[in-house]
Amino acid sequence: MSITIKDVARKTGVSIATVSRIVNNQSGYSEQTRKKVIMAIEDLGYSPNALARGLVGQATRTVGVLLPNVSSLFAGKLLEGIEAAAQSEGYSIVVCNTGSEGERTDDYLTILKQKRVEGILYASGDFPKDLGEKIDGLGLPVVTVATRSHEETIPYVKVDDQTAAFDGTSCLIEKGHRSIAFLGGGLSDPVAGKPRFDGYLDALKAHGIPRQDSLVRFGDFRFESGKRETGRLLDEGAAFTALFASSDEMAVGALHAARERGVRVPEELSVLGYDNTLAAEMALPPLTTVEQPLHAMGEQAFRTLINGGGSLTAKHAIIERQTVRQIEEE
Amino acid sequence: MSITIKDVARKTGVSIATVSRIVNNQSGYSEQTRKKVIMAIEDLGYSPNALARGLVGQATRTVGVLLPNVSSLFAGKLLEGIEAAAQSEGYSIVVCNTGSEGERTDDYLTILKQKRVEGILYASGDFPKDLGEKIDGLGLPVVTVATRSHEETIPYVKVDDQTAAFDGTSCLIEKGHRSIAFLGGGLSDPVAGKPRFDGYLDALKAHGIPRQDSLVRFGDFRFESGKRETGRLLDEGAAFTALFASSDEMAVGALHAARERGVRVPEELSVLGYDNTLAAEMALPPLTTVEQPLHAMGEQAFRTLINGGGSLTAKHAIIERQTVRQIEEE
DNA sequence: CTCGTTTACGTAAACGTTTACGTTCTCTAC
DNA sequence: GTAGAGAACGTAAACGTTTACGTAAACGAG
Repeated sequence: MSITIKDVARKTGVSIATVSRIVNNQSGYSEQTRKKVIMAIEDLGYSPNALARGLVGQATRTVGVLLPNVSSLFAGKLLEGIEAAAQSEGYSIVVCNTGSEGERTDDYLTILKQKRVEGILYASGDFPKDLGEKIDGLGLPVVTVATRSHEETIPYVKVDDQTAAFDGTSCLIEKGHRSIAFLGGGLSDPVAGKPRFDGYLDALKAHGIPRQDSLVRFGDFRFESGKRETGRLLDEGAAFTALFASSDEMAVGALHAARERGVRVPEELSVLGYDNTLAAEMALPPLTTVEQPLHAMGEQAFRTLINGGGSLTAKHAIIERQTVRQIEEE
Repeated sequence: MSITIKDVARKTGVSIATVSRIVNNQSGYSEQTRKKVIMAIEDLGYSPNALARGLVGQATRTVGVLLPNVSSLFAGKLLEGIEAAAQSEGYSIVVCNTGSEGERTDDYLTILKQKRVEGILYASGDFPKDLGEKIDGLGLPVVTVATRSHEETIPYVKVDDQTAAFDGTSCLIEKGHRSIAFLGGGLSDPVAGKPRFDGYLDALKAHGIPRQDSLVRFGDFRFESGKRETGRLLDEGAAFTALFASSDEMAVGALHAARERGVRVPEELSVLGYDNTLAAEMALPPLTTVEQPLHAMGEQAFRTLINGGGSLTAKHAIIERQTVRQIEEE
């Protein structure tokens, strides 16, 4: 069928061992035979079979990436970073869309194991309790990106969400806002949900502002839920001058809800996003947001997966654009 | 090291052939031994080695996907569709970010060949001439998505861009617009660039509107270029009441440029996008756009790759939202 | 000249499967 | 009672590599 190392060996009159050595840049052959073999390889169009290689040495040069939703800008950025690092190390990545609830995680885990990937990058929002054991069972290195497991054993690469949310909320407060609504991703999500809410609460407390539970709403990080929840808040006539959203998509949803009701941003309502994806940049007006350096986090995560190493906390930042304004003291 | 079929065979006292038959649901064993073997497999945590499997039978159940820019919403949607179809057929996909100019295409092609993928999905914008030969050299099935090759030999799944652009432009004309600017992706791009421009021109001609070359600009489909080119158009004082953009991102860029200059959309300027990605939905105001059914196209492309079959033309549609308005007859 | 070392190879055993081909046994039909 | 067929296995070759080990020749030192 296809051309094997044997064909090359036969054509050049050397043994397959020698061809293998040449292909792998090892030593033990003369320059003369090297040339002969290289030529034969070109001639025949020989391409080493990675399956056979992987079978004997155990380097498949492949890692699996689990994502809840490949089509989001969030996942895109992360994937881009991961891919870049992988490419530079000669790895390829297989992407697994686990579904928003992680329905297909188990299926993919067994497939990845069968394909003998060298490691797994987990960026699938929530990290369910039982998943830890399953993953341990695989005997594969794992690192989580932009999320973390309950156990301490699995390295993560992420922002300090609580502090980031604290900083974001504080920024709002420092601009004079006192009534700040919160749009979260569900408290059941212990990594992107709870910590951001806690950070928000911390900031209120630190500035002596009483929390108002009527101003907090939860969605699923997506555009639609942001629009819906902000709409409800507005329709209920809740009084707030600023809104902290747990994702850019939700923040843009908030922008839509505000516009539909004639509420002007930032004049009447300040909106702060989270992530700094392209959505923030493309929003109208451009969204002030808490940045997660997703591309860099993806790269880092890949590197720690391959080279080993512990958890890393990426630096967040506040990107000021045009959706937050200073409120005059009264 | 890891647990092999031999371990299972030893533990149950049968031969590896029998274990293999059971694992693969073939016939030739008693129910009794089946149970024994299944139990042993569970006990030991045996997981068949896909590399070895792939080596003997040649089914790797893997396909490669080449994309110019994984992080875009466009790629995301496509990828989502591809992934969904792949998953349902038990395939996994390795994604390859070829870079916006396709710089890394060659590298990836050789890697994919070595890994013995069963086929390649090409969604990398332009399809350079020499690529056809290279791909033929691989001896792998290929299908292009949302793009096509020069030769007729490679099946594609795409929208009829010329007709879609014709329809989009016609829609603008039917709403009373006579001065319509065009934002393209470069005429050198023979698939997404030229045909859309031709469709635009066709529509003008069909309605007896003279073309005005001062109203056509080219970018690279991305947000920034849309913003930049529209800005220039506006700054030059060009007179136009509508703008046809070759991508949603560019259209959103146009929205930004307009807003910065106090030009109101759609009151003073109508804007039409292309793709119908989430960007169109999230834009403010929500973008009227020419839809490409990217998710479905991804699925279809995967299916024709695996099952064989010829080129497919997906149906486009005009999605009316809020950026195009009717102009009153004067 | 001889001995030891290095260079340049070749041989063959693994790696973990699938599968063609045998073999044994049981059962049915006559 | 026997031939024949089918069920239930086992044996071993193949898939395409890498690599430990062996070996012959060349070479340098003494």
